[in-house]
Amino acid sequence: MDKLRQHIERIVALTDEEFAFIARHFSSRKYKKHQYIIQEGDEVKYHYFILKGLTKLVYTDDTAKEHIVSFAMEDWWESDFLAFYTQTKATMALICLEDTEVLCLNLEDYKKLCDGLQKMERFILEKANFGFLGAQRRIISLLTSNAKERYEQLIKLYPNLVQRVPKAQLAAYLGVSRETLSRLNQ
Amino acid sequence: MDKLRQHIERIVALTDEEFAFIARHFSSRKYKKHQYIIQEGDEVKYHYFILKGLTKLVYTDDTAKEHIVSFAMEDWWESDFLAFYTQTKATMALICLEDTEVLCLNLEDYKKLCDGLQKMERFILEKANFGFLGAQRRIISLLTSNAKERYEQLIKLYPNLVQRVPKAQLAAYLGVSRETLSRLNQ
DNA sequence: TGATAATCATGAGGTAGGTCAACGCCGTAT
DNA sequence: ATACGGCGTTGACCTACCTCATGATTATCA
Repeated sequence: MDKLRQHIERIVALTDEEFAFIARHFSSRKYKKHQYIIQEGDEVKYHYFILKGLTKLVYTDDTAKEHIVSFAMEDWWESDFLAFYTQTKATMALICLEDTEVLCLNLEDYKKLCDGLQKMERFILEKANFGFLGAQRRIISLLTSNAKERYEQLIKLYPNLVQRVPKAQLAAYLGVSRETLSRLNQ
Repeated sequence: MDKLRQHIERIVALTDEEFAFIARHFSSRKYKKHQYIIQEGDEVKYHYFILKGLTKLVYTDDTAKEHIVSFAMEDWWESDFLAFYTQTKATMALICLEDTEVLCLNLEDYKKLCDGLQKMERFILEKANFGFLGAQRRIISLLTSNAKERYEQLIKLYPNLVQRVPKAQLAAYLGVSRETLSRLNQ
C-alpha cells in the first residue's frame, strides 16, 4: 500500500487520514505469469494499479491475430478501461507476462473516491490527461514512422520495458511481424 | 455561451450561478478558413471549445509531410494539449478547415475551474477519459486494420465529418496516401 | 468571366513489410 | 540425458501501399 501512497503523493500531498480513506477502497490480488486478469467477454469489475510485475492488454482481431494495445508495469494503471468505465463486456484481454501483484478499484469506489476527496479526483484527472497524451504520442508514431523508427522510439521511451518483454510481444505492440522486427538490426 | 452550458450539462447539472462562474473564465474568438489557431513553435495559451466550424490538428514530419492527429468540430475540445498542459512549445499546428468560432480557456483558468467547482472537475475528467478512449480506439484501428477497413470505420464513427472534409485530409488522418484512398471504392 | 487553385481519379512502377517455412538455441520438465 | 516448448533468426516470395506523373472536374476569387 505504501507504493500507492507514494505514487499518489507524486501528484497531490495527503494526510494520514486521507490516505487511510483512499486505501480502504482498494483490495489486492496476485497473479502468476500467463494468467488472465481479464478475459475477452468478461465483466470488467476493476481498474488495476500494478504494484509489481508486467502485463499486456491484448486485442485479438477476427483472424485470431493478437495486437498489444499497451503494456503496464510497476506504478501503472491498467484495465480494459472502456469496459470498466461504461460497464460493458471486455473486448480485450489483460494477461500477465510476469508474476504480478495489483491493487483493485471497482467503479463504485472509483466514483466514491472522486466524490469524497477532491485531491483524489485531481490525481485521477492528472493520470487521465497523461494517459491521453501517451495515446496521442503513439498515434503520431504509428502515422509518421516506419517499423525501425517506431522500435527506436519505443527503446528510447521505455528502455527497461524493452529489456523485460520478448521481441515477439514488442512486435505485436509496434504493429509489425516478429520477422520484420528481427530483421531491423541489420 | 449557451452551447457551452448545454454541453457541460450533458454531464453535470449546473445552477445559474455556477454557470456564470464558469463562463467568466472563457473568452471567445473567430477564425477564418485556412487560418492557424496554433502554429508549431508557438506557446499554447488556450484549450479551445469549438462552437462552430471544423479544425485539424496537424503534425508535420521531417520530410514535411502532414499527418492529421485529429479533427475537431462543434462541441469538441481541441488544442496541442501536451504543449498547453505542460506549458511547452507547440509541436503541432491547429488549422481551420472552415470558418470557426471558439471559446478559449487558459491553463490558469482551467485549474481555477477545477479547484473552484468540483462539478467542473468532474466534467473535465469525464472528457479526459473519453478522450483517452477515443485515442485508444484509433490505436487499435491502426494496429489491426488495413486502409479500406480504417476508412469504413471512420465513416461509421463520424459520418458527418466525412461529408465535410476533403478526401486528401481524410487520407492524412487515416495514414494512407490520397491516391490509395481514392482507389478504395473499386 | 476568365484565371487559378483545389479536388479527385487513374496509370506505371517501386518498396516496406507480410506470410510461410525451416532452423538453431536455449531452459525446463520428464 | 532427452524431449519439448518458447524464443529468435533467416530465406524466398508476395502484396498492400507508396511515389511520381498526368489529366479531368469543380470551386474560388480578382
